[in-house]
Amino acid sequence: MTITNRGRPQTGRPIAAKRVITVYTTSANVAERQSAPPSLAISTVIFALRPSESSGRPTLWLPLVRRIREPFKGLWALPGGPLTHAESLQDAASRNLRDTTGLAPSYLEQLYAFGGMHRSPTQRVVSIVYWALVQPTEAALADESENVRWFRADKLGSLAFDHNGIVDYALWRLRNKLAYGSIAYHFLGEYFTLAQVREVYEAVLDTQLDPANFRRQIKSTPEIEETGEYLQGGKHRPPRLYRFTGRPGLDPDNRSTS
Amino acid sequence: MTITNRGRPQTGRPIAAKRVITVYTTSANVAERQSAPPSLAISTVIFALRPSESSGRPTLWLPLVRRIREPFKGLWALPGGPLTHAESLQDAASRNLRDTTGLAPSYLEQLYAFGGMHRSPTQRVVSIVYWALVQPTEAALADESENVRWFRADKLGSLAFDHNGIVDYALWRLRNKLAYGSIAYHFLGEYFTLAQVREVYEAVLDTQLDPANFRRQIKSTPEIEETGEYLQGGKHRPPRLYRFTGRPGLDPDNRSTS
DNA sequence: ATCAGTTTGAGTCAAATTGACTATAACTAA
DNA sequence: TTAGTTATAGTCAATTTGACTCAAACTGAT
Repeated sequence: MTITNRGRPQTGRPIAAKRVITVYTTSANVAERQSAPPSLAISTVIFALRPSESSGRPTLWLPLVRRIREPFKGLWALPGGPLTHAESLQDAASRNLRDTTGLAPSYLEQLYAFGGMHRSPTQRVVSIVYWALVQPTEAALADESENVRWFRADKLGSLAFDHNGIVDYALWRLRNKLAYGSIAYHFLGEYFTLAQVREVYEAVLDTQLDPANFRRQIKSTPEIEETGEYLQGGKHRPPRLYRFTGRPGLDPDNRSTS
Repeated sequence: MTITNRGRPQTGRPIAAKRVITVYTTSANVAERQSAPPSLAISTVIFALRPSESSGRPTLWLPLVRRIREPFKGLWALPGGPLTHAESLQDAASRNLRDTTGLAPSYLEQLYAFGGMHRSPTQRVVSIVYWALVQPTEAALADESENVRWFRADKLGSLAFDHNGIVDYALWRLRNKLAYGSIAYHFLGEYFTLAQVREVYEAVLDTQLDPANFRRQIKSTPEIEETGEYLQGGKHRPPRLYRFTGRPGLDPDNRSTS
């Protein structure tokens, strides 16, 4: 599927974000750092659509947690935690996501394993990062507190560790996957209008799309099923409701269980 | 870019390969296994084109190493090893590849982090797997020995651990990336003919492609540069040589160094 | 009840792309 | 010199795309 825009220019490849990060050093010296085994952590980039404060149109948001200890104490960071022994990588991501934000994602996929040597000033840590999509009904129920808050994906400040770069990469992957095909529907509920699908594309790609051409292209994909129902209660002509019948891709780490 | 075939059907999504694997148990019990920290390993799937023994046409091959200790002693496995402390993930993959096969890849990208709980019968091990492409000149120099051998990618036996599934996934990613755009050239040298590019596509996708239409599509991509030179010494009309001018994608774990 | 305003949804049309195919050029081997 | 083979250009109908028009269906204000 090819979706064309008629608005602002698109960001193509991964954005090489150069940021200045203040490094808080601790008492750990280089020798200690090199002898300790690299620790394994799981983090998650969670995307949801929420109405923009200004325009009211749906935009991309993600929840972050405030760090309550060094390093980077006080800064915002991706939700994450260590890998425990009785769970698979994906289960760990899923559990962590639930523990920190109360969210249950409708889509969860591995993003990348980040293992650069100076990601954390105190020790070598390898993070296996997942990315998730949650539906708006879910997202509205998410716990928010002093230490958990939603941010617009295009208005994050300086995050802890290399998390700005991770979010940039996750955004690139999201846009890629969207252009590729069947990911947009995981932002929506079971039933949706074609205009809602278009709003997902417009929010993620940050462009305006021609409604008529967009609907023609979406309707030509076999994974979209027309229901007999209409969305009532709107201000204008009631739009028909559709359903997504495709299956999300398998986790290559879990092939034997399928 | 869209490349159409006129031959055998294509494999679309990841192949869910179910295989029976004999598990060699050791003296380590469940308690020991759960208390030990998950160990981190790096493995690599290395692809190269080599002439088929039967037809002589280029086909996909990959080098495997024989396991010399339990578990899976005697079986073939992907080259790999532990992650040492002074190197990034990609450096570890690159070094490991050189150590075990003597190869220097022209392309190296992270494939996936595999961390299922029962991948190894003795301990929990998380493998960060890379995939690499090497040029035929390089591949010809690769060390081969009793314990390192090249196999046709479509004729592997039963491999150690979950390595059959990993190779299947790597193949899927390779075919995907090929259809997407600018990966084929890393199988070739600096100069190449359009027929050689077509042979790469035919070998990887396992189809026959129309030479005329293929050349039209390849020539329409901006990353291909026509050189003034021709490949001499062939049996027929000397084909023009081309050059690839695109850059491979950045490693998201190394953005700050670019 | 009627009309203005807005969104849904179908359709038109020229331009661009694709897939199947033909034809000629340029070389080698016999 | 000729037959065989590959390289390369080009033709043409079918399909897809991008820009656009227009009727249908609803709400809210007059």
